[in-house]
Amino acid sequence: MTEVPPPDDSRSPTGTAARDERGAERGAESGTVPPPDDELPEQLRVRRAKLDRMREAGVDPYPVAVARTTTLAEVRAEHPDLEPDTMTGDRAGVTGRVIFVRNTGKLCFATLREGDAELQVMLSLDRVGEESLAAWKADIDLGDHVFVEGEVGTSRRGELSVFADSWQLTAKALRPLPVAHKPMSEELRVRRRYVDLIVRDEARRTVRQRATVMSTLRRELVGRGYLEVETPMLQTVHGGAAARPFRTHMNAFDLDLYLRIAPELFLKRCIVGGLERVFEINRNFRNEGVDSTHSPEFAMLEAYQAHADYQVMATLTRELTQECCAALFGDHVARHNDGTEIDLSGEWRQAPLHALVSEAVGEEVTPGTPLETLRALAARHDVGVDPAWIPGKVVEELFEALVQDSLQEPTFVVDYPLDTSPLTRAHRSQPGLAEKWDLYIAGVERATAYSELVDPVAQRERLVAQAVLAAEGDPEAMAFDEDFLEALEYGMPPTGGMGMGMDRLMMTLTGLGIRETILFPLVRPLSS
RNA sequence: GCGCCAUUAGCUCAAUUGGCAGAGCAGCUGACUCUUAAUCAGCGGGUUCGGGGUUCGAGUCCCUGAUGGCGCACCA
Repeated sequence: MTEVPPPDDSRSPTGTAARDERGAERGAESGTVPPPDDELPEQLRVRRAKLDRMREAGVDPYPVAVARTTTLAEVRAEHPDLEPDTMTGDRAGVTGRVIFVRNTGKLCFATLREGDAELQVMLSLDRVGEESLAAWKADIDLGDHVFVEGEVGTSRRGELSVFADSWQLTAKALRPLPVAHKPMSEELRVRRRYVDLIVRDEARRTVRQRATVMSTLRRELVGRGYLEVETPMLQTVHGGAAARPFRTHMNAFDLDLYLRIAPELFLKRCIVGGLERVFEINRNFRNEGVDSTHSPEFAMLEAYQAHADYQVMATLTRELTQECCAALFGDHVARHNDGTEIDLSGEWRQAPLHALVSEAVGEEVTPGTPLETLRALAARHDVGVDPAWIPGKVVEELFEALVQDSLQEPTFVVDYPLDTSPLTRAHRSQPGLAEKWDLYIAGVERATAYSELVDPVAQRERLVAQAVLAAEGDPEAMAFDEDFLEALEYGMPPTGGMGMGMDRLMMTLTGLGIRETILFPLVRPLSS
């Protein structure tokens, strides 16, 4: 795909040198009629030629405003049930993008779209006159924005229409729309989302659904007494998750910085500071693999509540998810476009991690099971194990390989190995475990929560252990955050914390891939 | 990061064994005052992703690069 050279829009008054050069070029170009862009595809040349022709005829193809009196949706709403072949006497000035054209000799039909609304306009020789009708046929292409002013009525076939007395170009499209009734390739949908939004109802619907989910979450959290806060995305030390960060550099301080991998450590500082219930919905950045469930930047909700624990956060997570589902579908069953239904209603099952793994391997696995035994179990079930892994990591690997995919209905997998959960407090009654859950729906992890570790001494020990792992070369080990530890030393009340991927929530509710739930996902640039 | 597959007109896709690169929509010209993806007649439109090679001849085979999809690895 070749990029078109930018049009001459050197409007900067300071760019005199550039303007002079371009002016010389343009002089040569405008000498004869069209030929500036010989290498452009025919259809782009044709539209540019129409643009030039209209300008020469004194028509502004990009007027600052047109006399719109009403929207297409309003016209539809005000005339719901007209009989065929009737005129209302109501006048309307409407605008929209031309998405279908059906021209006959002395009568032209066009379907306009404005947002999600569509309406037909009709231009007849009787009403607009010969010259105006000819100009419409010659100059208007699919994709153009137009203004049409006339009387509201219905065609003989009963189609609600504006019968034009006049029309005006609102904005000329220089590129053709893709075929309306063939699906765009997935790559083109993502690379040119604006085109996807023009031609595909579902693309627009997904944007609205996401906005509905976001506002629902905010409303529900605010209703529960939570404050929305915004914490740093540029961080001097990255923490709060096990992940590889993006690095960047700040010139003013000559300082290397990280894009955050999680807001967790700052939200906990908020709890230390006495903001008893806080949440943040914003982007995290992880410099890792990209696939149909992972994007390098992804939106996350994290919520922290003082004097709560991981069970309180489980209830919160379930209720928030159900409210979002209800906001989209009216009840607690998510309905995907392919017909799949995800039942999110009622209470959600809780299952201890070790119990699930025990069931899968056929013998009891506990936090005390020796590493050698775990390795033997992994080998027996063809699960690859890194020799450097600690016992808890092996158990989690067994879970991911043998259990995870089977967790279709919403399931909180509870009580994880303590040694793989460096920010989680030890279980109040079960040695070797941490008060942590991961929520699985349809076999994919959707959220996680802890009873947060608030003991500053224990937290320091855990982060020291992480620093040792980092020194040994683990690129995902957590950085040592002295300021965070000092914050804990001021005293943090018992706290429950939760994190939920927003893109994954959208995926749960809609069944779409992550690149469809993100409006403009990162794509690799095409080399020139 | 590794492996497999794909990339052809503006868009969606064909092209037999290596033998003249095509269709639909879109575009252009003409006809048509009630169409609904309008219809009818005619006409244009190609760096077959880029680069290199084999061959009398390459969309097709080989090498290499780019981008995408899927799987694996890592992760949420």
